[in-house]
Amino acid sequence: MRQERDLPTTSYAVLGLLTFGQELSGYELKQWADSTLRFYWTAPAMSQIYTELKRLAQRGLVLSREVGGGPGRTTTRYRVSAKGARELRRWLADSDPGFPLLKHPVALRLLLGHLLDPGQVRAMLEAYDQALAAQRRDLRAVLDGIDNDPAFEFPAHVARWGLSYYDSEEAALRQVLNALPEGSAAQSRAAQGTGQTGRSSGAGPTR
Amino acid sequence: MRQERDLPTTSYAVLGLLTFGQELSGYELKQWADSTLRFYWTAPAMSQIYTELKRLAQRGLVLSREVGGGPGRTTTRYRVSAKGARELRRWLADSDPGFPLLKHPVALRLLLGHLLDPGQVRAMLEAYDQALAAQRRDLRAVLDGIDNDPAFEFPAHVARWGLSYYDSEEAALRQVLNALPEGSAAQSRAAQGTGQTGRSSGAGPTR
DNA sequence: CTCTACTATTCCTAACCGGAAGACTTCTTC
DNA sequence: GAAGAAGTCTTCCGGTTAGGAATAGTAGAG
Repeated sequence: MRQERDLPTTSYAVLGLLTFGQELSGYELKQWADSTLRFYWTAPAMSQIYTELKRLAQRGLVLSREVGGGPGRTTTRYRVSAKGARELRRWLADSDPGFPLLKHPVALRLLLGHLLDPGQVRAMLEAYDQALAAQRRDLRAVLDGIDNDPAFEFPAHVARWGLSYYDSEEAALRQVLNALPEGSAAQSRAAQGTGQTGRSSGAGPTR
Repeated sequence: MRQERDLPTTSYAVLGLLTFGQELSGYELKQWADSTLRFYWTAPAMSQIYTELKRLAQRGLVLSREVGGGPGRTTTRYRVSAKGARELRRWLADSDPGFPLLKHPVALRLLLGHLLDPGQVRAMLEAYDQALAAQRRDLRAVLDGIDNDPAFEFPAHVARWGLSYYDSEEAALRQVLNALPEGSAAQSRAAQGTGQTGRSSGAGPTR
């Protein structure tokens, strides 16, 4: 009758979040996930978080407690149980992590670049560049908040890892932009461009 | 009565695959996806591929043809229709790509490093290093197969992008490994190790 | 001639997302 | 201090996606 199979990774992710702060509500958990987990996993949907919490509670991996804030208001807060901590350690030690999964909509579209004109491709890549910078800032802010705090040593490692990823994306993006034909104007006429271009052309985005 | 909403991205990915080769069966499509799409998107499950093909056919975005290989055996092959090509272009031009989604089980586990001992963390990261190298080889092989072929200019860009991603992962991994306390043996005693270590220590896994 | 591997497709279940909805609380703003 | 906006907290629903098992024919290996 024992449950042999592992829970989905997201369950353990939620459980893992509870090993930092203590006693979080589903709502707070979602905030946390949105601001940290999303950079290298998914930030699960609200509904998912609550579903996971219910399941974890059912298996005794988390303990819940009703906290009344007002008369008609009760918030349920969760914390890891001893059993939960054990199970989490077991999972970390035993299970095969598997390879990262990247869903990269920009790369996917670039793959189909032959269906677009060069200007459109360029525009798309530059928009991604913007989004990347914004995301990088967010993660930087997270890191600044936890850096040098020994309690968050590992989260800090992960955040730095993430930043280096964004840097590499940035660099790769530039590579592709440089390899692409000019802009919206010249496209089939390769002759002139290849000679002296290189870095200088792509450096100063017009907008 | 018109369908206004975009199909899911995976539909377009499948449709996009059909703009390279022509007339593929679901099975072949899966092979293709496994060897190329998986690097920056998901390789959809078999069932998913067939589901997508049915939907695409229903909307007239692909055309199908029954090919008999034997008496009790018919293979359905698909190709893009003119409408499909139009729709794909429209989608590429109109829709917002959104930001990449990374599901990184190793980073997730590293985040919870405080629950493991240093040796385990190290082992995990080194295993990932191996997997990364293997993956890199696979992608390298794909690129070698299409590089310099003008028909696959864009896939080649994407493949190079992917390679640079793996390189950056490799580098980030080393960073983390260097920042981590020694191995299974010495962990709190930082003094001696930092001097001459670097590459040599972790290089030869025992098994 | 049997076994294994490959081709080809379908079915079922669980995971997961996203939005809507409902209800209460605290903060603004006039 | 009343009205409304914004934030907290949770549930429900429908649709999409993932992944494995089941089925079945075909082709080659020994």
